[in-house]
Amino acid sequence: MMPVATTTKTGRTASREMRRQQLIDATIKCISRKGIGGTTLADVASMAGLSQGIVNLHFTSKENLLNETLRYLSQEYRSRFEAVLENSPPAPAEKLLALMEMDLGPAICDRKKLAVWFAFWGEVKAVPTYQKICAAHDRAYSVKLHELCQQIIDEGNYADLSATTVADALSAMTDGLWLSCLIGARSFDREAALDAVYSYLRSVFPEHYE
Amino acid sequence: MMPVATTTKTGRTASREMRRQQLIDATIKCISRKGIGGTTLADVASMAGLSQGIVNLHFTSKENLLNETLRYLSQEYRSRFEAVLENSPPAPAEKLLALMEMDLGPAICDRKKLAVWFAFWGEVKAVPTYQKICAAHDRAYSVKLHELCQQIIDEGNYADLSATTVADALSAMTDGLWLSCLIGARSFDREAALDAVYSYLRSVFPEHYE
DNA sequence: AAAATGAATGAATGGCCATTCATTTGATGA
DNA sequence: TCATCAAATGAATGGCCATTCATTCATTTT
Repeated sequence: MMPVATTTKTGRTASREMRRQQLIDATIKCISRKGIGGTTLADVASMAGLSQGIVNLHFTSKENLLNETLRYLSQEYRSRFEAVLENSPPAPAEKLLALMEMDLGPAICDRKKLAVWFAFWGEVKAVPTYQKICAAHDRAYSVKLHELCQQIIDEGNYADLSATTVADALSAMTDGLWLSCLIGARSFDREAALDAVYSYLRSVFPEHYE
Repeated sequence: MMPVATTTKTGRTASREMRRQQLIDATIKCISRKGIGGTTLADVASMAGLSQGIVNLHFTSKENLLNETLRYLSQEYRSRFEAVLENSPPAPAEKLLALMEMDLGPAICDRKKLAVWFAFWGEVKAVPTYQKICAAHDRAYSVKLHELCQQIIDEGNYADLSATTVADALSAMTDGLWLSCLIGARSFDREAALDAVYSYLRSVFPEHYE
């Protein structure tokens, strides 16, 4: 019988896709603990509970594994992002707020996951592939933010406000708050971070966020 | 004769301090091109125009060289920072603006230099020493920002504004704008970045930034 | 000018790690 | 039950790179 695309087999012979995902997950864990420079293929394999050569078997090279890991992170973020857009109330102000809350929520604004993003960002200038993936990722995000900001501006009395400027400021703010989550002691305060965003939203869009 | 602390000798025998600085400069250049993972001690030595063993001679180990490089970056930033505070008009609103302009000015918001900062941030979670240095650096910065924001709040009618919140938002915004400078194509627009900051300042401190 | 001192060199060493591949293992179908 | 095949293993290989150190070189002292 033809095997289905997404099998659920486990054990010695899992489906090709499962193995790849398992290895990507292991890679993420390793990077979050030891950084990109510190993770070896042996680390990844053992984190996945598999043997030495396994990464080369499924990804050909370490370089490729890292590229695919970054792609996965980007794609995973995009899924969450789109889910939030779909599941939040239709008003653009509500959607925007929901996105900000997602960005600073525990699923995303988490030291372990951020460590991995920053590890890749740290090599962006040195590795053109990372640069391309990250640039595409950011563009998609900021286009959507811009769209929402424009809708809010059109709804209210914000004639002299530029959607681009506000969208830039918002996305810069979340990125920067992520950095302080990563760097600050474990004392990082999600509430305080959200306050920073709320305060900005309230002051630029007073009609919408009261 | 007793040699003076800061000699200006060059050539085969430069003063100890000069050599160290020369090697730190070379390290910064290498990291900005090839990332931390990609720079070898041989690279650093040859970038400095010196020989193989030179880094170990002056810094004992690669680890130590990297720590000292990060310390230097932090200290260099702090000097600029303090110079700006001294040389700007005394009003806190002016000083705050001058700082933001410094952060987004060409000396600091430059892809090459930012690549190095991000390279270290990318390893913060994996290397405790980087974490300590960065945390101290950030704390110093945000204390000063907080102070300025508090003074502005006290001067104006901003009773219900929290200095902490505004300071957090501002420093997050500059960090985030740095990331987009690093990741975005060469099209990064310093003007647009400053606009994002201005727009925020105008909306939280309308009395001061009109 | 000779000796002493400290800086710099670069070849040699050893360890780590990505990658390879001959072999083993388990599943599938006849 | 056996044959076939893909998946997985893990020992072996080779390259890269941090570190060491005996030697060379320049400067200072006597």
